[in-house]
Amino acid sequence: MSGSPTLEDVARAAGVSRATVSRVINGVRNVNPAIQETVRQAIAATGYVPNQAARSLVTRRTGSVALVVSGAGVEGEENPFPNQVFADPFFGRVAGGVVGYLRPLGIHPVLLFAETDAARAEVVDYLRQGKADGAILVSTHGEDPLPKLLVDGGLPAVLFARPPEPLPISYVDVAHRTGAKLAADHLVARGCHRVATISGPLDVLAAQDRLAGFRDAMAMHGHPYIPCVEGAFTLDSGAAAMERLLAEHPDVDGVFAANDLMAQAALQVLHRHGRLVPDDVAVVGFDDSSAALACKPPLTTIRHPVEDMAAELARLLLAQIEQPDQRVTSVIFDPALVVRESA
Amino acid sequence: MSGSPTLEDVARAAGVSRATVSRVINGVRNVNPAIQETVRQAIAATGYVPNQAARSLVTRRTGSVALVVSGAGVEGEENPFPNQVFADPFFGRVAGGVVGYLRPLGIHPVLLFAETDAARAEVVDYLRQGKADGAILVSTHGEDPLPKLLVDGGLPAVLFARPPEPLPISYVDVAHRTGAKLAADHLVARGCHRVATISGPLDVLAAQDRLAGFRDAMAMHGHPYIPCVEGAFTLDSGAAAMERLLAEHPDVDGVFAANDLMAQAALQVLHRHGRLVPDDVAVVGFDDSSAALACKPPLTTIRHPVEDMAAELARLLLAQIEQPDQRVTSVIFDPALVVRESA
DNA sequence: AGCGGTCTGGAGAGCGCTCTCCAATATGCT
DNA sequence: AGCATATTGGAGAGCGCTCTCCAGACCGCT
Repeated sequence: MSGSPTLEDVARAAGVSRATVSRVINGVRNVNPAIQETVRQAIAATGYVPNQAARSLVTRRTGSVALVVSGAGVEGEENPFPNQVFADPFFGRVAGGVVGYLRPLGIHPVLLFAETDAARAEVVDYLRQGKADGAILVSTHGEDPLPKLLVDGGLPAVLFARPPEPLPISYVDVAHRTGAKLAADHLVARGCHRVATISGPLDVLAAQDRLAGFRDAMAMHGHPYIPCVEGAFTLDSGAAAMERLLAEHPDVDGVFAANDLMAQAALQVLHRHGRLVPDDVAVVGFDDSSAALACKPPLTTIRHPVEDMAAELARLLLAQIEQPDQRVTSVIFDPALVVRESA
Repeated sequence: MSGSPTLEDVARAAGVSRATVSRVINGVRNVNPAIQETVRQAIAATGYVPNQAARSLVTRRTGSVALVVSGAGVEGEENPFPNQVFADPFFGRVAGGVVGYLRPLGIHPVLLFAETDAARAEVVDYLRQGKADGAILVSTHGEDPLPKLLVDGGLPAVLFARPPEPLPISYVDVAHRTGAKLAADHLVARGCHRVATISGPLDVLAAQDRLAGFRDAMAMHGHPYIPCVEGAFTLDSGAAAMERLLAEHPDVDGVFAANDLMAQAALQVLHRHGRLVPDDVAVVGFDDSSAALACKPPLTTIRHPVEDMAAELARLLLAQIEQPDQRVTSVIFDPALVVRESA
């Protein structure tokens, strides 16, 4: 024969019908053990491997999922591939968690990038063409329109982090308030009395939650008013915020920054002002990103269980593919405090 | 209707046959422009999207390729996902190059990992099942058995770096000798007179080539004998080699290490011995890996055009998929010298 | 006008598989 | 034993698409 063997070939070799071979392969219904054995031998003898396309055509399943890295940016000029996305250990951890869950099931993710509107349309088409059964979305920005596109298209998808607007889509997220509370507890336990915080942009949910969680926890510790300067999750905004904090509250002895990048900036500003960290001022970040380790001194921060979250995301997606009408769910994970040297 | 529209639906809506619609979609043969327009409108009206499985079934093409990260390690215990592979900027650059080339063609790579024998068998099956048309292999070790498995299986595949044993498989590689020559020229131009080198393990082709290239170039500059200590591409081996070099040739004023990791180790050893880099001893590495930038001082090194190489790899693979009987080819890329502070 | 040649659209045969029916056989019960 | 009831294998109908063949229309030429 020229092509690879088909079910028909195996059936002929085993002296049974196609249906029986199919049943043996898919382990569906009862098949006489003796016949099963014959079939297995015929499969081995012919070197048969099922054709995925034919199978997909009838089952309407491909057995593969898309891992989509998406952004909100309309920047979308000639940036065919965001190289730096790989440099980001966050993405590596997500991919690790997803693959860790899917691989034992024989599923391998297809990597898609969606920073531009055109690319987002491609992702939707990709799923509509049945090239993948569903998508795991990791958005780098909050305002990403892709989740809505997928939901509107009735395509199975799950999200890393809660969508800014309510959307009937399952997601996983971290308990931001709990994380902020860990930071507060740690600063208080260290003996900090004059604590301030640098929040993220307050139109972002996570930033709101981290601020609220921090203030609530500090209030519980008897510090009802915590100075806060709003940042933008960037290095520059963090530096500016820290400068202002120092100007307005020169006696500050503890700072909680809503992400590591701003904490890193804070560290630099404190250093410039001759303040020793953690002795004069203790600093806690959030995310446990690569920045946390690069800091001097290494940053005490709040770590997301990213791998676990990613694995759960994969599980949620498969469940939704299995039962499309199931209610959407969200799973919230507790973060952990990672104590390094900055606090 | 329940399911999504099919070719049949579009044909009915346009008042033509399935074949005509198919021809319009695939742009094959001539179709009356008026009819084409009608068909396009019918496609838009029905929201038709071709079903990939049905298409693949008859064309025997999936239009997708596998990007396989493979290792030789039989270590294969419970390491379901090599998280650190993403941390490696080399992989990021490869992925970037591959995606950059494939994405405009509407092809998205499927990520596969193959560190264990079982995983390698899975990769072969993946291709045999027709889940992807071919594989781009990035081996982390030289002794990877996967290339041979794929060649033996008659499956389209291409390789990053020349296989240790001759194998009928296309690959891209970097001109190691040319790179080594760049290093030699630079050291000589700096005025180094007593130059030595730390080679990689000499059972690895790349290590042999780098050493030979370096020696040849130095000979051209009138330095026929260049001391060499064999390392193993690791930090430890690099440190040991540098120690020995210093002991045997205390007056060395220039070192070429066959990769950045060993160069980094050399830098550390030189620092411990109170030698100033680059003033007392100039050091050149190879690879321009992340280590190069992390070094103190930042490492002068030889950079592979990884993205270009990866893109070429993708091109080679598609060509092979298109014409399976074509002769295998190899494309060798010239590296570039990146001058930083260490030399 | 008549003929070979070219161009265009339609009909229909599969691609390899799953899965619903059916028939045939085995099993349980009175 | 005799019937209803599982249990198991086979036959065959598609899944949605591409592509080969064929027929008809149209062209230019002698």
